[in-house]
Amino acid sequence: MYRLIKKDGNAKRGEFHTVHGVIQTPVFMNVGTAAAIKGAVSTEDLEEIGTQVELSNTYHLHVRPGDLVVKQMGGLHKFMSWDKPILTDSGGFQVFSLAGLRKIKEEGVYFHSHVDGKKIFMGPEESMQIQSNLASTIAMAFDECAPSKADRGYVKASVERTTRWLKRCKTEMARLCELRDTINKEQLLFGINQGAIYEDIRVEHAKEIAELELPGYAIGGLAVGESHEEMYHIIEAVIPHLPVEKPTYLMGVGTPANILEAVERGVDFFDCVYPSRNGRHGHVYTNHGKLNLLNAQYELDDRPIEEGCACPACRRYTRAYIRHLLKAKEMLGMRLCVLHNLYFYNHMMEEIREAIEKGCYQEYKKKKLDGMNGK
RNA sequence: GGAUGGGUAUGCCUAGCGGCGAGGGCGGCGGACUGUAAAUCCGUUACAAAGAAACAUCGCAAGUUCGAGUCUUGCCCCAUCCA
Repeated sequence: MYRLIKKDGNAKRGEFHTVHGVIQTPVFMNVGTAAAIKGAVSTEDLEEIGTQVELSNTYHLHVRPGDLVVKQMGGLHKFMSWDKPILTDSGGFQVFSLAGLRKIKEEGVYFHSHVDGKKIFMGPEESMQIQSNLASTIAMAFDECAPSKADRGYVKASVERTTRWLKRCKTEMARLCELRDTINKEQLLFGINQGAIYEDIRVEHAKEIAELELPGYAIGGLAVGESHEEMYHIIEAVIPHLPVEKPTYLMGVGTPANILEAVERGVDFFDCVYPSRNGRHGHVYTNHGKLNLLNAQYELDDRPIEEGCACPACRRYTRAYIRHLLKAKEMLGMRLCVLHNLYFYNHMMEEIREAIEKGCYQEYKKKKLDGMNGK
């Protein structure tokens, strides 16, 4: 499973062994919610830009095309022609993002489909069943991602329910892995820590879920409205209570700076829609800060997005051309920006792993941050 | 020469049918986005004004009216059709 190769301060360099191959950590998982990274990015592209783990979503794939369709097509790996690890998020984030379309009960969550309004019930068992049908490498526990500004009483009750749900997830996942027609009998379940910005609730919850001896743990419910300082503080508070010999996954985070800070605090897995969404919106990451290629200043810029970058966009195209494509709403413009951003993230993780191995993570991080801040 | 339809803001197109210091779209410029209801959303896009004060040649001019982008008349321009 997880093998810790080296520690540099609290930063961890590790390997996570799965039935779909080894994940080198720290890792950034590339988000393809509906079994595709938005922006016309193909599975072949993922191979080219150094993707290790593809991430898809339980709720969205259940709504469309339906997890039973995916199961009949042989599971998500066959369906999207990707043989490396896949992590499926449980639908817990949709409890947050689709707050206006759902009702939470002890047994689970009643959603109204965002596509056609159809009633959808998803509890811990349903989420596990769907993820088992999808046959992802790693399944996430069904949790409630509460808003960071939720009051203490609400958060406490929510976290207690999320703990009860986690136990139900574990039982159901064990049952599903035993079934004869289950595609991935080695499917791994990660638990999720919650507690908004209340340190004591977070810590108590972390201790509780750590006792369940799951193959990995996530910190959820961050980067949903709180400040960076609050987020970093919670990470520091929680990590000592999660097993160091298991991977820690900071869900939905974040900016390159967020990742650099979190790695320093001991986080192994990341995912975020930023590189893909920002790419579609013409914002691209470089070692000298973020550019908005739609800005007029790039109209006649004949440089690549980033000098020396080996991504498919930078190897061949200028900022001026990509800006033109974006302005003209040519799909290629978005695609090139998304490819560049994902490459930037994946490549940064490679640098991070190398720096930890060399024991110079601090220097690497400082240099990287200074560069991105234009120093 | 005749017929018909039009000319709305120092980018383009358009709403308007007597209370308009004129609504919308496109384009332009800028911003936001953190386990994706997002190729989305928001702001801005004549001049002046930080406010009881300031009136944009709504093609131009004259008129009717308390009041005109809106009604009348004349003129100019554009488009299409007919000679």
